[in-house]
Amino acid sequence: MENKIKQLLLEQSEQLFGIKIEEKSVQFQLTRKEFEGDVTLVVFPFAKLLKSSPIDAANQIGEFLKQHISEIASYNVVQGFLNISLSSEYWKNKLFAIDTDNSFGRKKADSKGTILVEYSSPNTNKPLHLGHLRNNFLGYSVAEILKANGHKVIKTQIINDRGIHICKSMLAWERFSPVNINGERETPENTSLKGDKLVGKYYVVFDQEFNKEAKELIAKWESNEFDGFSAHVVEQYQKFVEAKIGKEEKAQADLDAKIKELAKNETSLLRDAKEMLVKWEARDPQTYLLWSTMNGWVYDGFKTTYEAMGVNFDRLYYESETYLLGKDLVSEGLSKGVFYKKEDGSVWVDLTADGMDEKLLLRGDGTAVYMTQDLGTALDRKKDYPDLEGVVYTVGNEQDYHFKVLFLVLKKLGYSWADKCFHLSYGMVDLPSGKMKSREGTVVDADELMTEVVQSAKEMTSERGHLEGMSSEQKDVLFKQIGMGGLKYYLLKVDPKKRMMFNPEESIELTGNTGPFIQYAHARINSLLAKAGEINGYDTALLGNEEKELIKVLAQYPAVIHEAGSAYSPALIANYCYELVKAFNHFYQSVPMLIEEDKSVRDLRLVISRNVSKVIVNSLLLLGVESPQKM
RNA sequence: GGCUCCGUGGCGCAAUUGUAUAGCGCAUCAGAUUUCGGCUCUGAGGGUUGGGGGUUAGAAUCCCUCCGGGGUCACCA
Repeated sequence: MENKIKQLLLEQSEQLFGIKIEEKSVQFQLTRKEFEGDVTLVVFPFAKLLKSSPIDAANQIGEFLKQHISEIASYNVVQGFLNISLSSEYWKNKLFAIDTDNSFGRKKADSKGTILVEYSSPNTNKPLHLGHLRNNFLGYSVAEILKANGHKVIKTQIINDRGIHICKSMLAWERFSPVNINGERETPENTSLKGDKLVGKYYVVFDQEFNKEAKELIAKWESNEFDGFSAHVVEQYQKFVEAKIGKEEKAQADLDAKIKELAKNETSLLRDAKEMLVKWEARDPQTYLLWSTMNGWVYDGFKTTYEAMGVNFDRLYYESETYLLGKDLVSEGLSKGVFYKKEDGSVWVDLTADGMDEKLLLRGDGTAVYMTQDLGTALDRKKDYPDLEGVVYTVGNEQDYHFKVLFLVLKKLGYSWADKCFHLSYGMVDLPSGKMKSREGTVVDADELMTEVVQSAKEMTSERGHLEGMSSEQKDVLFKQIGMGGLKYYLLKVDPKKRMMFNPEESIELTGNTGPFIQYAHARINSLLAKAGEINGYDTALLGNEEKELIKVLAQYPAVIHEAGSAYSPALIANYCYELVKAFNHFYQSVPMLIEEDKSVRDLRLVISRNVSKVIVNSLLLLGVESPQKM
């Protein structure tokens, strides 16, 4: 309707006002509740052009529109706002259109190119945690939203299965794992630990041992034992020690940290881990076998976690397979003169002209860094999907700078599609008790959290739910739907780029802006419709204000999907869905349905309810949340 | 320090393509519903949108500046 009015105004503007108006000066908004009307045209821009008062302009436009558009029943003017009321006929037709459209709100898949949505992208040295939950739910949801907007979407992840961090776990396992009576080191089978948890355990062991060794080194240095250290290191150390003299406490602490850093680099453990990485890159068979075995454990563990999360992927990329491509790209950049080589053989790009730093692309020893592999992966993807229209990278906001650099480097290399890449950056998830820190053991494990939330859903639902006649399997499915629904909704309702607070108890509350509150409303409509039986026509029903208000909310759904797609924001869907449910609860409270005597009115209300239910189910699906029939 | 993101009632959030009296939930208080699932609904109190300045007919929203917080500035990923 807005478009129709806009079209008419644009076409007729010269005849009406004597001037041509611009498209952007035609602005609409939904009429506020406290005023009469359905859509509102903001007339300030016209008043300026017409050099008349906003009120005169509004009246003039209102009269003109009413004469030319039959669906406009009336209008009123408040200050510079033209409030337009649409006819009952219009709204009833709207309802009919919504009711008969099974894919209401979704755009058909069209000729748009493929969009890759990357999310999760874990390291294979640690189990997934709360932050990964936000990541996975976000990525999955954005992928679904883009599909609903008619895009071809490939869900993908890059698995960081290579690098010094993996070598750390491998080394620690080789060196510190106890050996059982069969002569085996610890495995998921003989410890019954989830694979990702076991490997994560050894990553922690590495860190502990490594810090221990660094401490010992510092102690040695403090008693002037410098055997076996290079002159450069000794010199650095003495420089830091001298600098400490006479400094304030804070400055001294900073210097101590630098000394620690220096010591860490001199540990045998780190040196061995680095050696291992070089061996791995040289495809040393023994190292490669260990690597693939331990990664296999991790993948088995992740698989279980992803299933519990309810997310999936269409295509996987492994860093171990793409990082070499990155090296090729680096050579290409060198020959194009975009990059340059330093004396030690390391390769850099100079971005100072763009207000950024110089950035390392390849180490002096020829091994790849993070940026190398991301460049390679990007290129690989373009090869796999020649119609690639864009890549959405779901990665935490601590990497904002990295992606800025990545996109810029790609552009400098002459890849025009770099412009279509988008970093879906999201903020950290805090707990009521404060920040998550792996060192302090306050990290919330993803598996544990999901189990906990499903357990709470069970306790709550068993106490108050409608579970008669359900088998225990059905009940388990239901508890999972409610618990996970609450968790997903809670993490998705907040604007992605904002840092957010996660309160586990609040997520499965049945009141307020929560997933279960919405699921409950759906279950109630479902039960209402089951009791109602047959629904016939509603042609003769009078459209009351309550009905109209609810149809208006339903009619917004397609616009919400569109906006959520262009803003990559599931939060818009979540908040809309909540608004819809509140509007429905109000409706439900104020008009009778099953006991309404006028059959036509009864059926009109039931048809509205049926569509509210439909939109709830579909919009929750875009968030990856299921809608149980009973709860 | 440079760059960057954020700052909205006690708490958690919405509105950020400028626009009418800044919405909502939790919590608090007062009510409604003997009938469709009371896990609902209605109402009240509570805000100088971090401070200041600017642009505009109009600013939570745009610009400048200051304050506060996060992130980042690694041959980690």
